[in-house]
Amino acid sequence: MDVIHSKLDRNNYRLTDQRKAILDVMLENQGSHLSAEEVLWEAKKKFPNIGIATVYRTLEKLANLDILHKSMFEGNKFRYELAEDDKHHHHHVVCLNCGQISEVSGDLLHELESKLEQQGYKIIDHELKFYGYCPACK
Amino acid sequence: MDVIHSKLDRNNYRLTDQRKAILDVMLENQGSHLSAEEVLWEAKKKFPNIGIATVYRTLEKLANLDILHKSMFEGNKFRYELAEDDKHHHHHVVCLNCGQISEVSGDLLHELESKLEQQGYKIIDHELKFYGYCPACK
DNA sequence: TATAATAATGATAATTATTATCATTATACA
DNA sequence: TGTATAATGATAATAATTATCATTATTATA
Ligand SMILES: [Mn+2]
Ligand SMILES: [Mn+2]
Ligand SMILES: [Zn+2]
Ligand SMILES: [Zn+2]
Repeated sequence: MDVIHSKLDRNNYRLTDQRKAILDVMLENQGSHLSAEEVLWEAKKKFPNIGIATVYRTLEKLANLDILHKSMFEGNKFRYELAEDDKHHHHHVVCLNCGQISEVSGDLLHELESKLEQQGYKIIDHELKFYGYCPACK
Repeated sequence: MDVIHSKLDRNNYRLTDQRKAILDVMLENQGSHLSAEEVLWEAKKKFPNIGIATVYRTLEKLANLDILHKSMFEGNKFRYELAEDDKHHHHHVVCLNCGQISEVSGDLLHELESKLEQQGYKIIDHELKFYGYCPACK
């Protein structure tokens, strides 16, 4: 939270009421992956006149600052969640039956990444999704 | 190729000239990741009257049969490539500078997957993308 | 073979998420 | 205070994908 504010400051990013509302929505919904429209409706509770364009603009900006993480699971729309630490995000398991998305903490990709770096790549980030069935659906 | 045909048969999937054209395009472009529109233009060389709707329908169907693999890298459009073996695909490295996409063969996710299966999940597939810089851009 | 049922196609309309435009409003700061 | 700049919201534009529907091709059947 302090980290976020200083990061915004560093990028001369004005913390308007609208942006505050959006950030609060994201902070209050850690663990879920919200679409722009879902963010809009939640933010409207805090700032009724907020428009969808502002939501898109803010989400995009926050994602570029790595304050949010942007990803897509099903349904051709991007979803956003608060990014815990800088880069190197957690992984996701997508249930092919109920659509539930679970978080996976462990990393375990270092081995692959260092192999790639030996081949001359510079790896900045990764995105890993598992598809299968959650315990309830299996 | 034989595998593909028998898979199509098994699903009573008529191999029309249009579908043959699309399949040929995919077979001739292994290693690259084509968008629906790119497939359309290539397929038009083989069957000039083919329409975009047929391309979308066919790509979708082939992806459902795991003959093609559908993924998105940059640019909000899906891309398709021939799926080598059944499920469990190779990984991708996306260069943040030039956009080049390289293939990564090794798997290395078994450890994570078995950990998840111990927790009650049934893992069918995974999708792993690395973001960073390719040797040329680094 | 002739005919009926079904599947596939292509043109194009509709949908949907996202981005661009632009006039208005808010904020910073000289 | 006045002026430059940034942010906003309404809405138009864009672009990928999906739906619709009349037409055509294929298969099954009498
Ligand atoms: Mn998550
Ligand atoms: Mn590939
Ligand atoms: Zn489930
Ligand atoms: Zn590169």
